[in-house]
Amino acid sequence: MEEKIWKLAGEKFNVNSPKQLAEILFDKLKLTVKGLKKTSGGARSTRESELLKLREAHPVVESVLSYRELQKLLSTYIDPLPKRVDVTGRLHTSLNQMGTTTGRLSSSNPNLQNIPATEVRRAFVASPGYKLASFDYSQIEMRVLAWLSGDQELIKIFKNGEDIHMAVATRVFGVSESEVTKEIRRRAKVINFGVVYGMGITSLQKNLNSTREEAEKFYNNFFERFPKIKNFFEKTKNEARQKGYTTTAYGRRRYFPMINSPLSYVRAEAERMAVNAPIQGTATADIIKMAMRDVDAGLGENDLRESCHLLLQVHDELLYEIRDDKNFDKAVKLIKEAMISVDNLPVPLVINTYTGKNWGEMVPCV
DNA sequence: AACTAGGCT
DNA sequence: GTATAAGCCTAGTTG
Repeated sequence: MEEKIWKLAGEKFNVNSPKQLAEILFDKLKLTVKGLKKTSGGARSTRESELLKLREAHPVVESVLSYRELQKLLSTYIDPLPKRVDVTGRLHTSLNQMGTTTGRLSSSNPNLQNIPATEVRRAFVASPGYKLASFDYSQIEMRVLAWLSGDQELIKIFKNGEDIHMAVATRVFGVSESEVTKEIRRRAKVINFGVVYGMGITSLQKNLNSTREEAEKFYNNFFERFPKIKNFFEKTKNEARQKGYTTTAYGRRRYFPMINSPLSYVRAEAERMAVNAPIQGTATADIIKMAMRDVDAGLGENDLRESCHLLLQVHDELLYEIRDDKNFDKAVKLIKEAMISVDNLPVPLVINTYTGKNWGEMVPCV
């Protein structure tokens, strides 16, 4: 698989070794471009983001990128997973209840929460007579942020059933809806994700590929248009500083021992974790777990446990296997209703539903 | 066991 | 002087 790389590099070496690859790229081939990053350990990084900058510099780079992609799929999924299928044809994971700081589940041995959204998913097939159905909460972290902050503008957007990325685009970039191109919407999406993670101006600049001034403007626009979000972040950080912990909407705590560190960057890191934890925890721990509880109860009351099996939870998504008979639509509706009705929030919860014979070819389902 | 890299929400 | 976007798990290399 790596012959092409050796040929272009002019010698054999272990492509899986970042150290050896760095020697080939930077010492032997003398590839350079400004702004190349070091690893956390100080070595010259060969990670994808850096190789992308060297794409034009030498044809071997493109080959390494392709190799890396295939090697990842092969060594992490395609080779090991089939070996773990048991005699019943099923692949079992461990869902760890104490695996995360925010209350999320984690999955291990093997991890089924990071199966690539590619061809690999086609290998996960429903039992004969059944179909797969996935239910994911649409934009749940932004909805939770609207709730926790009480920001009226953000609440209104969700109440009106608007497209959140579109809505943020018009407000942050100061354009009308008809002027929002794919690219502008994509940039708004970057901002929305960033806000939930406590992103600062520097990261925003990098991710939007913009100037410092532009990034600063967008950042300020966002918090001016959604002022209560800024309040919420300040309130949450103060709480973390005073009490040492934050809580989710349903009382789940996370402690931040470094929140009062004298080192500004250590403090900043703790502050980002402190503002993210209530959002991530409320959405992808509290709410989804209550949904799992309520869906199961609803299936029990309707004698649907035989025809509906929960296969997997992926943070904001539940994957079920549902018998493909006259009760299929009823079951889908019940699951969706239970997920929506977990609690009565100031913003609606919305579920995207998809069904299919396998996990890789799911089509939207009303 | 540490480090690097990369898959997911 | 240090980093700059949250939370995970796994594979391969290195020493």
